[in-house]
Amino acid sequence: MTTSTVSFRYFILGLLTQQPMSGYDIKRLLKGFSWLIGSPSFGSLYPTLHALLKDDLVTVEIVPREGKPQRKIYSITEAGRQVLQEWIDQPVASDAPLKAFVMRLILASNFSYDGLIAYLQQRRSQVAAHHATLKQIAEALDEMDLGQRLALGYGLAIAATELAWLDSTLDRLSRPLQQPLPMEIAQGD
Amino acid sequence: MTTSTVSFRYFILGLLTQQPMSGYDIKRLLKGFSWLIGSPSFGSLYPTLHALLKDDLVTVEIVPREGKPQRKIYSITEAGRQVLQEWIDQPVASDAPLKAFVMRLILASNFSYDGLIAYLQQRRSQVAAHHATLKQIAEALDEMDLGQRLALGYGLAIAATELAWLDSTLDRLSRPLQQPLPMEIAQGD
DNA sequence: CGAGGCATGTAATACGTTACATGATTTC
DNA sequence: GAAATCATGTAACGTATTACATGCCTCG
Repeated sequence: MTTSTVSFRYFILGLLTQQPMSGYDIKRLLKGFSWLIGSPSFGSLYPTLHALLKDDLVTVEIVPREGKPQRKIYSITEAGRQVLQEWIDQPVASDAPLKAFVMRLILASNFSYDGLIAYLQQRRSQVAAHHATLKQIAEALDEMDLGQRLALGYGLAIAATELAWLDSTLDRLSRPLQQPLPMEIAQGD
Repeated sequence: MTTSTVSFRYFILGLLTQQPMSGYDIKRLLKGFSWLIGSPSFGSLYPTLHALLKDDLVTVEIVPREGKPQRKIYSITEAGRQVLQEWIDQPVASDAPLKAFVMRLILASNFSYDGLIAYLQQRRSQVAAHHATLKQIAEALDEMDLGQRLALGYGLAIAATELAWLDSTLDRLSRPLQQPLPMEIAQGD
């Protein structure tokens, strides 16, 4: 079935594995990544949370605060974790947009070390294949207009960068002892 | 108003400025960029074409072919060009997803040389600002989980690449004589 | 002779945005 | 005292996906 875009529903659910959060917290967190994955509006964020609650994938705790608006802190349930795991395990379409990758990247690391490595390796082979395809298209160019050629060049640059990033990241993750970045992963799942 | 995502409607309309095409042609063309911008399904592509036709932004020519399915070739009208120009001229939100940039990149070059340069320069300043923001977030890290840190590193790598690409592209476009890539642009609009 | 590409389309449904509505607190 | 941030939510609308439906041709 190769899920990919399947919306913010599971992504939001996945963010709650890190820590319980309110809708507002989620929005703020996602703002930093809006460039890559976009950030849902409150008009879709809150209803999504309500739907997850109705399906018993999350629970709420209402926190009233003096002099400040109340907050509704959502936590993922066991059922939620199971559903999420099933979603994570589904293969990603090879031509899925970049945003699908970043979304899963953020989630995958919260599940298992092996899963993360496997995911990055899978992505590496997909991007490598994609890069090769773009190169092929670029070679058979001509009769292509400027816009397409520019976009093609851009795509190649991005793909090359992603390959380099994947290699260095996989390298850093596989020997986590001397490097500063990966810490909590050293303890595994 | 800062349009950005505003859908495939204008993007498809813009593709027709390159040359008249059928829905199937558009889909095939977009497949190569699906990684970056996604590709609309036929279920939205054909209705979009019908809507553009109804609004007199495009015209159709039905081309029957012996032994093969007929084709419906769409061409943009003068009204279509005007509407498109208005859309192109609208500013893009600074946190608009990457896909919005690539879409406009493909279109912008079909309009005017100056417009393209201006667009790339505007993008450059936006990405530079974004890159700075990410760096700031990265500095104030800790308490950030692995997934977010990875995504942040990835975002920084992509942003840096895009900056480099924008610089070299702007450089190549501003002196188009000795380089092979930009040819038809030398004649300007 | 079946799979996949060519080529078009419709209907049901899911997903998401914009605009609206409320209300207190902090910052300029 | 106006604007931005915090914090939640609903309703109307637009946009896209999936699944369905059709039919011929080509390649293995």
